[in-house]
Amino acid sequence: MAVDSRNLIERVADHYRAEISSGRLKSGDTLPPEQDIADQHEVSRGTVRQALAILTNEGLLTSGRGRGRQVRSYDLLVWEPGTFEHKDQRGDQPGTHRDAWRADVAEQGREGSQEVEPGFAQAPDVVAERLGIEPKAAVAVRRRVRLVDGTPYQLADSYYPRDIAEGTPILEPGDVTIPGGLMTAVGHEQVRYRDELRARMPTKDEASRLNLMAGTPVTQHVRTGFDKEGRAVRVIITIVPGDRHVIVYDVSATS
Amino acid sequence: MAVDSRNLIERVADHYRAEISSGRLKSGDTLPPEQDIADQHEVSRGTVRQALAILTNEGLLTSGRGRGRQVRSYDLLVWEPGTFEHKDQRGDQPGTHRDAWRADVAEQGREGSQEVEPGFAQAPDVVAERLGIEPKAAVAVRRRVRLVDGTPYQLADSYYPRDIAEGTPILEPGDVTIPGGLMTAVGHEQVRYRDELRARMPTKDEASRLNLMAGTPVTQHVRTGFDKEGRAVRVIITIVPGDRHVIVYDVSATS
DNA sequence: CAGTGGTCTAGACCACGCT
DNA sequence: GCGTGGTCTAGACCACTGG
Repeated sequence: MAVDSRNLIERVADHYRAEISSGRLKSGDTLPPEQDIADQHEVSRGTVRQALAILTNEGLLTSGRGRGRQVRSYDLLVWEPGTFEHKDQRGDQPGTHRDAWRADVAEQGREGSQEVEPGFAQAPDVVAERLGIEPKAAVAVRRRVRLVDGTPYQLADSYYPRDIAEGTPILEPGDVTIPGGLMTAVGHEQVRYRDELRARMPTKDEASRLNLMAGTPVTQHVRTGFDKEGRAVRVIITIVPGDRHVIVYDVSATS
Repeated sequence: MAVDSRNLIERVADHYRAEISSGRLKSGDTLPPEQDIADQHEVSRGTVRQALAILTNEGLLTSGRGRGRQVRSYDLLVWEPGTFEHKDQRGDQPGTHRDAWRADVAEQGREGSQEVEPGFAQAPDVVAERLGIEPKAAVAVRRRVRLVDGTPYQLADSYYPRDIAEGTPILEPGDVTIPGGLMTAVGHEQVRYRDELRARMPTKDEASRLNLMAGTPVTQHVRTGFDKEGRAVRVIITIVPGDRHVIVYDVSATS
């Protein structure tokens, strides 16, 4: 008689997980209505909802009032934060300035853009630690939302110590690109970066700014830039949604 | 009268989110029982459970029958896949072999170990693509579970083309370390790696093997190693839980 | 053994997307 | 307007953890 020891929720969840991983349900396919599933499995609708909530949080399903539930599909853009080829100068028409983001995205057949919002702020703890300043000290910030074909793909906030930012183009609004590199122009050429990456769930704010669905984690990418003297001159915190990006590093195996 | 437009679930969720972010509830603190919260907010227990489920999936709370709910705390180990200092030879007692993982973890005051399980398998699509072989072709695999103080911290599966693995120590069981590097010993010294990282939710299997709580995403780290001739000779897929690891890359800004 | 969270039901009404 | 998923309730019983 081999009784199924799992509970009803797991039984329904496993059923649809198997349907998806076996390919019987493909990306974009719509699931039956909750009530039909409940009837088929002889459970209440609440039980079905809990089962499907599990799969939604695993990133397997979409949700949405009135729309039904679909098997989720992903298409991923490559983001290569460790490669520097002065992309901003490649393929430029005279008088046209393309920044690295725009060029990077264009290379993959899509159209990138940025919304920039400069200003001052109190340094968050992560930033203060890395810049070696007091927590909550005033710093210059450039908050960017990076878009692809008009939809947000990343949040990227750059933090600069006050003394470095003062009187420079760092605080200029809009999507400025300085040929040769902004930090170099400002007298603090960066010779080394330290990148720290961690997967976590988005905050409520991040989720709404990036339009993230339930079950979408992000990579928090913290880049600290150092100049020749070894001083930390900039921290960039980038929030990279897992359903839109693969992050690529090329590593040479010099042992 | 400013009516609160949010629904009851969001109201309760926001309340406890604020308690946590403001520090009124600190890491490890226990929340009131569901029934008390329901009474205080004059909602049903089901509503409270949905609110707290949201916070759990955001990684803010623990759950657990009989235990109550606590504010979740994180302590993170640094993992630096892009640095090669022959750590396996540093600080060694004669006759003691320490692999890179063990040394890496020891440096941070903890004790690392590995469980290795070699064998053959059909190449998953990701692996086949990167090794340039047919999908489902036979490949050699070394499946590793990497532990810290006895608890699993990473899953790392290495895939080798058959012709490279045949008759080599690659297929030897146990935690072997080859001084100078296994791939070099086998005649395929790697000169370059390509690392691809992506945040996603764990599969059910990964979650149970790594003992992950709800609301814990992972980074899927895919490393492809190339030899002097530019041939892809190894693919390592590492599953890195977001609640246990920060991944670090040092990048030199040679433009 | 008391108290906690987990499972499950039945039913009601609402909000949104489509067509 | 129909059909979908989202919100919400009230109540019952179970399973685990801790003292």
